[in-house]
Amino acid sequence: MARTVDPEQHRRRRVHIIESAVWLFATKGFAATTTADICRAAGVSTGSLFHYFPSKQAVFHAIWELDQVEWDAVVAAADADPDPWSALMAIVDKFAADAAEPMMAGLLVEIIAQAHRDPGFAAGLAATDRRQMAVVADLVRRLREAGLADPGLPDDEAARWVMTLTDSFLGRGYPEPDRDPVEATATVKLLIARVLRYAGPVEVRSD
Amino acid sequence: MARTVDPEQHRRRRVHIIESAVWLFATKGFAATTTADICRAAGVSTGSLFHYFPSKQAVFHAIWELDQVEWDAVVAAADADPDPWSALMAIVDKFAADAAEPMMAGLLVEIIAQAHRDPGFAAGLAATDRRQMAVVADLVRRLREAGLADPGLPDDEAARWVMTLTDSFLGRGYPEPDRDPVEATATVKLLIARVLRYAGPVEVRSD
DNA sequence: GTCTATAGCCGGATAGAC
DNA sequence: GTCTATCCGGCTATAGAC
Repeated sequence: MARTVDPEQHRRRRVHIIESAVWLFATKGFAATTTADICRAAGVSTGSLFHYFPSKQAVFHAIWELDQVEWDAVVAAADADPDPWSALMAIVDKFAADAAEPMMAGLLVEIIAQAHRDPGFAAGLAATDRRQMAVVADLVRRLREAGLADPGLPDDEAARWVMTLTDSFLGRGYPEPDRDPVEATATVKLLIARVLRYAGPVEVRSD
Repeated sequence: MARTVDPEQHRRRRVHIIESAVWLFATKGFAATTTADICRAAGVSTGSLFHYFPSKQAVFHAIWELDQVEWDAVVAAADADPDPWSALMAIVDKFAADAAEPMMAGLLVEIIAQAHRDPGFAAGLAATDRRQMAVVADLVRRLREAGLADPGLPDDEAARWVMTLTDSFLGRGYPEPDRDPVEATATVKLLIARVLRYAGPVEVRSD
C-alpha cells in the first residue's frame, strides 16, 4: 500500500525518454540537442524530464548503459559457440549491423567526443571496450590453439587489430553512398583472415 | 598610399587566432568553446575576433584549410619518391606523427562530429580524403606493377584499407597509456604489408 | 582596426501548484 | 508524478567611440 506506483512503469518511461533522446543526440549532437528538444520528442514536460534524470548528461549516460545489456547477449553467444571462427564472424556481423543503422554512426562519434572530454565517461568506455576485446582475444586464442591461425602477435594485440578493422564499418566520417555494406563486410572478413593468417575457409557471402 | 596596412600582418593575425582556437576546440570541443575563450587565448577582443572571422564556425573551418597546405607537401614528396614502398611508409609516419600530438586526436574527433551534421563541411572533408586516398592508391598501383604487391583488390579499395589501418593511430576513443607509439607504427606497417601481400622487406625499426 | 559595452536571445535547471 | 511558469546565467554577434 505504501507504493501504489508500479516501478516497472517508471522504468518504461525512462526507457521511452532515452529512446527519444538517442535519435536527437545522434543527428544533432549532444551540445546542440536542447532539453526542450528531448521533451518535445518524448512528449513530456521539462519538469518530468528532470524528475527522471538529474541532468542532460545523465540522459546521455543512460543510453550507453542500455547498450551494455545487448552486448552481454553477444558475449554469451560467442562463448557458447564451439567454432571460434564462426563465433568471431558473428561478432563482425553484429558490428556491421550496428554500423548499418545510420543513427549508430552519429551516436558513436558523439560518444567518442564525450569521452575525449569527460575522464569518467572515458573510463566506462574503456571498460566496455576491454570486455569486448577480451572476448575477441579469447577467440583468437582458440583459433591459434586449434592450429587454424597464427597471428604472430600476442592474442590481445591481434584482437585489437581485428577490432580496428571492424571499426571501418563506421566509415570515414562522411557519407559514402557508393559503398555496399554486404561487400564491405565480406572484405573485412577477408582482411581479418589475412591479418590473423587464418587457415580455414572464409565464407564470402552468406545468402 | 591607399593601403598603409600590411596584408601580411592581417594574415599573421588570422593564423594566430586560429592557432589559439585549435587548442580549445581540440580539448573542450567546438560547442563548449566560447568565442570569449578564443579571445582570451589569442589576446584579442571580441570586436577584433569578429573583424577577422564572420562567425565561430568560420574559425573552425579555417583550421581545416590551414592543414591542407601541409598535406600538399606530403603528396608532392610521395610523387617524387622513386621507391613506392618507402613513399607509403613516409605517409604512414606522417599519420602517426599527427596522431601522436595529443591535440590532433581530439581535433579530428571534433571534425568528424561536425561533418556528421554539416553536409557542406562533410563534402570538403570527403574531397580531402579522396585526395589522400588517390595518392595511396597510386602507390599501391606502383607496387603492384613492380610485382612487389598483390592485394587481390582494386587499388582504390586496397588504399582504403591501408587508411583504415592508419586510422588506428587515433586510438579507440579513450586514453591508452600502455600503448607504445613506436611499436604501434611498426605493427601498422607489418599489417599493411600483410593486407597488400607486400613481397619486399618490411623495415621494423628505423632507429 | 581595435577596443568597450551591451543587445538580444536561448539554454539548463528549479519552484511550487495541482 | 506531472505540469506551467520562470529564473538566472552565459552565449554570439553588433554598435559605436576612439
